[in-house]
Order: sequence, then structure tokens, then C-alpha cells
Amino acid sequence: MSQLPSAFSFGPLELRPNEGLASASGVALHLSVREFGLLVELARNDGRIVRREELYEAVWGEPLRPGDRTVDVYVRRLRVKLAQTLPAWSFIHTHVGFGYRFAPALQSAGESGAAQSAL
Amino acid sequence: MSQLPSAFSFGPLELRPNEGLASASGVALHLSVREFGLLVELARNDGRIVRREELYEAVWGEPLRPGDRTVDVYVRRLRVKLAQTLPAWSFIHTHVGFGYRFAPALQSAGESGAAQSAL
DNA sequence: AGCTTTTCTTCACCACTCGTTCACAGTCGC
DNA sequence: GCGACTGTGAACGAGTGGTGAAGAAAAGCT
Repeated sequence: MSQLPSAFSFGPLELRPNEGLASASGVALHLSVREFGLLVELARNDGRIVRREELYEAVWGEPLRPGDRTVDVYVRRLRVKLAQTLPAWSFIHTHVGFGYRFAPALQSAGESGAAQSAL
Repeated sequence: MSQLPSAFSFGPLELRPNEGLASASGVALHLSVREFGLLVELARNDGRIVRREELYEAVWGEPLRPGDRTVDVYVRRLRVKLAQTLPAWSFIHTHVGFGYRFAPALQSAGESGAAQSAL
């Protein structure tokens, strides 16, 4: 919530934290407050793995309770909404045991989850 | 309150803040002072989401009290009056948890709210 | 002045969306 | 194979906004 650029974009995805707007290829995404906050937080840490605890504290403002699956549910909803508008792209990658990582990438046809080494 | 153009238009809607006049397709809209002020404030922030607090402070000149639904009521009246003259258009979009956004768009037949916004 | 009309504000009720949690299925690592 | 981790679909309550109406206040009119 401090010095965020007024707008930043990743491939066809564009975020405007100040205005609460997210758009994909010019089409506005209909995101809720929490969804939008989570997406911004992920995008802020573009390319690095963020632990669930960090994400939750950044968006919800309180510590994540053990066993709380809220972040997972919202990551899923984000993936669904992003895929609806940008089926060819993948944005949020899972790192088992660590957390999630924001890394926009064009999907090759038939590709599912081949690990990338962008780090 | 600063440098507003003497007249600006969005599709068939035309506003003249200096004269307090609003017209749609050449037909004058009969808006009250508050209605007109709210419409101008929304139009001034064309394309971006404006929070209720901002709208209220800009038009009423005092901070919005918690639980006050006045802005909602006036948004509705604006929508009604705009729809009476321009049934095919939608102007004011709701963003749950954020506020309202002015974005003129032609409605497809039978469409309710999935209008696209050219950001 | 009195009366009528318009405008402004508030209220209550309803519908819908959102946030959260649960249960179960599928995956991953050992 | 087994346990831990994550994906997924659904359900529920809470929160938010839409809507109609009533009353107060202000403005217009005779």
C-alpha cells in the first residue's frame, strides 16, 4: 500500500491499484476487493515465490491461522477469472510446500505444468 | 472545481457544467442540483472508480457519514433519468466494495451489465 | 400569506455478491 | 503405499447495493 506505480502491466494484463481496476487485453476483469488485493500482492512480488502467510497478511492485514485455506481458494478464483479472459496465459504458479509465484507465461498447446526455470 | 471544460460529451450525453445543463441526443435532461453535481463529478473521473466518500465530499462539501446511502439513491435517480432518454446506453457502473465508475457503453440487446470498457 | 410542486434525506425491505469454511478428490514427496 | 499438500466444487452467513416509499425541507406560484 505504499509506493505502488499507478499502473503496471504483465503481458496483456494491466493493473491499476489506485483505481481498483484490472484489465486483460483491454477488457475489464470483474474482481472483488480481496481478489484484486491478492492479485496486486502477487504481481508486486513478480517472479518470486511468496508464502501464504505473507500474502494473507498483506491483503487481509492479520496473520494467517494454521489450516486456513482461504488463500488457496482465492488463488483458484483468480486463475479461473484470468483464464476466462486469457486462456492462453498462465500467471500464478504453485510451489508445493512453499507458496505461489506470479510469472506470466504463454502456454504452449497441450502444455500443463512443465516446470520452468525462470529464476 | 478546477479547470472543467465548458462542455464535454460522452456518446450522446452532453454536459455543460458552467450552465448547469445536461442533454442527451439534443434533448435537455431535467436534473436537480445534486443530481447534476453528481453526474459531473462522475464524468470528471471518466473511466476510473470513484469511492462514495469522494463523490459525497465533492458534491455535498462535507464528509460522508458511515451508513449514509444518499449517494446510492442519487446514482439510482441518475440511472433512471438517463435510461428514460437513452435506454440503449449504460453510464454508471457499480464496483462492489469500491464505488461507482462512469463509463458510457452501448447495451447489446437483452444485456444487463457485462459491458466492456475501453480503458 | 397560503398553497402547490419539487427536491432532499432517510428508512425498510429485498436481491445479489462476496468472504469464508467445509468436504472430498487429486498431486506431490518420501 | 502413505501422509502431507493442493485443487475443486459447493454451501452458508454476512455484507453490500438496488429499490420503493414516506416525510421533511426548500422553492415556486397565486
